[in-house]
Amino acid sequence: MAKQAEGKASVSPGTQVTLAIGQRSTKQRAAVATALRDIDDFRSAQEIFEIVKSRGDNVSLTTVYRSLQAMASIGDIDVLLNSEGEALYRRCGQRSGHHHHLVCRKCGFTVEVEGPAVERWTHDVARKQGFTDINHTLDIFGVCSSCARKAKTARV
Amino acid sequence: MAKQAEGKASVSPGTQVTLAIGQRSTKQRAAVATALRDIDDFRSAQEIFEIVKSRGDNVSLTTVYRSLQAMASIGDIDVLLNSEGEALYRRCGQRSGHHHHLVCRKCGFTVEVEGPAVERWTHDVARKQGFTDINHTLDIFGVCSSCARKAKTARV
DNA sequence: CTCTTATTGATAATGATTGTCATTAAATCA
DNA sequence: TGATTTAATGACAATCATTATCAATAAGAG
Ligand SMILES: [Zn+2]
Ligand SMILES: [Zn+2]
Ligand SMILES: [Zn+2]
Ligand SMILES: [Zn+2]
Repeated sequence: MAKQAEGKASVSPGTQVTLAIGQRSTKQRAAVATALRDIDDFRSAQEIFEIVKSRGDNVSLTTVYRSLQAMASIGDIDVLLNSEGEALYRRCGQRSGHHHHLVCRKCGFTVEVEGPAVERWTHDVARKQGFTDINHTLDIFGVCSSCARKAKTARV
Repeated sequence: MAKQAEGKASVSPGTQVTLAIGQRSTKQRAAVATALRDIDDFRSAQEIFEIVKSRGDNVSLTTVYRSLQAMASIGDIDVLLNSEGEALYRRCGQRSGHHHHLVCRKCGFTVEVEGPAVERWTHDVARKQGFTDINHTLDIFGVCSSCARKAKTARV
C-alpha cells in the first residue's frame, strides 16, 4: 500500500492541493483547484465543470464531482445547499475555521461571517435538550447591493 | 372565477386544512393533513405517501407532493432540507411563527426553538453588507438522549 | 523500469422532484 | 337540483443532480 503523509503538493503553477493519506496528486484535481481559485462565489459542480473547461483544462464531470467531494471532506472547500437542495462549492478564506455565509441569491457573491454568540446559543439549546454530537447549519441569503441596483435599472 | 375567502374548512373528522384563495377542499389533501397530525418528526414526501397509504387513504404520490408544497407555501407546515438535499416536512406547533429546529439525526425527534438574538444578528449582518430581501436557514442536528442511551446499550 | 492500485472517463443507473394532459369533482350559480 | 367552470387528481413521462460501474490509465513507491 502506498503510504504518504498528509501535506501540500504543488501540482500546477500557483495552485496547492491538500492531499489526504493515500491520495495521489493528479492534473485533474489540480485543474479543479485552480478553477476554484479564480472564482469567489459559491458555484455548483456543473458550473465549476464549465469553468474548468473554459480554462482549457479537460476534466470529466464525474471527476469534477469526485474532486469537489474529496476537497470538501478534507475541509479544503466549503459546501452549502441552496434552496433547491443543490450543492454549491467555494474555496473560502485562509482556514478561518468554522464560519457561515451570507450569499447573494442572484449572483452568488459571498461574504464569510462569524458569530460566536450564535455558536454558543446553538450549542446551549441542544445540550439543554439532552442532545449530543451537535452540529448546525446557518446560511443567510439575500440580494447584494449590486444586484439590487441592476434590478432597479432594468425595470425602467 | 370561483372566489373564496381564506379560512378553515373541516374536511375530515378532526382535521382542519387551511385553504388559500381559490383553492378547493379535497379528501386527498385532507388525508395528507391527517397523516401529518399523526407524526411528530420531519418526514420525506415518499414517507408521508406511505403513511397515508397505510392509514387506508389512497392518494397518488404526485398529489402528496402537491399537497405538501401547497401547505408549505401557505406556511401551514415546515420544510427543511436534510444533508442530502431531500425535503422533509412537518406540521409544527400552533402557528408560533418563524422558528427553527433541533433535530435528532437518528430518529428524527424534533424540538422547535426560537432565538430572537439570532434573528437580530442575521438581519444586522446582512444589512450591514448592503443586502436586502434577507432570509436565512438555521438547523441544529444531534443525537437525542434516547438514541444516545440506546447506542450505549447496544454496544455492550 | 515494474508493480500496485488510486484515479479517471464514458456511460448507465438512481432517485427525488416536476411536467403533461386527459379525467374527475369541488364550488358556484341558474 | 342540474349545468357550468376550472382546481385538483392520477398515471406516466421527463428532468436533473448525483452516484455506481468498470475497464483503461497513470501516480508513486521500490
Ligand atoms: Zn466559507
Ligand atoms: Zn456555526
Ligand atoms: Zn417548525
Ligand atoms: Zn430564524
